[in-house]
Amino acid sequence: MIERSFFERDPLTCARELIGCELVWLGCAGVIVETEAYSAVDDEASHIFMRPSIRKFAEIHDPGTAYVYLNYGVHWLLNVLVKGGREDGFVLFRALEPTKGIEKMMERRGVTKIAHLCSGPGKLTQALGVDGRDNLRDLCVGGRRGFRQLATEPGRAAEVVADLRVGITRSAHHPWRFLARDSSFVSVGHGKVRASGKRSG
DNA sequence: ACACGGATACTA
DNA sequence: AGTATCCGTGTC
Repeated sequence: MIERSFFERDPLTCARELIGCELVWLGCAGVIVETEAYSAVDDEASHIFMRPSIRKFAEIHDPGTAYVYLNYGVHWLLNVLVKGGREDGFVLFRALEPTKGIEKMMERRGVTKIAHLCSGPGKLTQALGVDGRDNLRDLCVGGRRGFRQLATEPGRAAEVVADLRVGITRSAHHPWRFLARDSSFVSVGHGKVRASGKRSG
């Protein structure tokens, strides 16, 4: 399991370094191929910046705590709290390359194409069975839900590229989305996001 | 291109 | 109270 000190850093560093790690959720798992960083500093898109209740959340909980909320009244989105001193924030998980429990994910998602199982923040939570009950869960204890660093040969670690974040209007210019280069399991391909937050093409 | 849909923050 | 907004997905 990735230890708590990993999350005691700024959101951009955490979001970037989580690419290539494995997200484990009970019997299911996948390699993280897409994340976004949301910061308490200079980021109007961040809940921690905009919402007093979420700022309080960050104050009273440990780094490594899950933040799960309902978006657009439809989809649960999974974040992890990080606390890098002045720069606290969240990392949003946007896409996984499924590795374990694929049958179960297909069952929950109702689709059979592996590339469609976890290629979006709402799809990912549906595939893993994440919902509001997982809010506040400590992801740094036990082996049932959390993160694993995959053994990679030197020089073979996942190549990470940065891009604009998806679907936001405020602070849309920050290149705070991170992707595993050339992964076919991401939600939207690299370079396909415009500053407006809408997709191009 | 558009429907679906609930929580939050803001205005009164 | 009502309104605007929001880190999306599936189907048209």
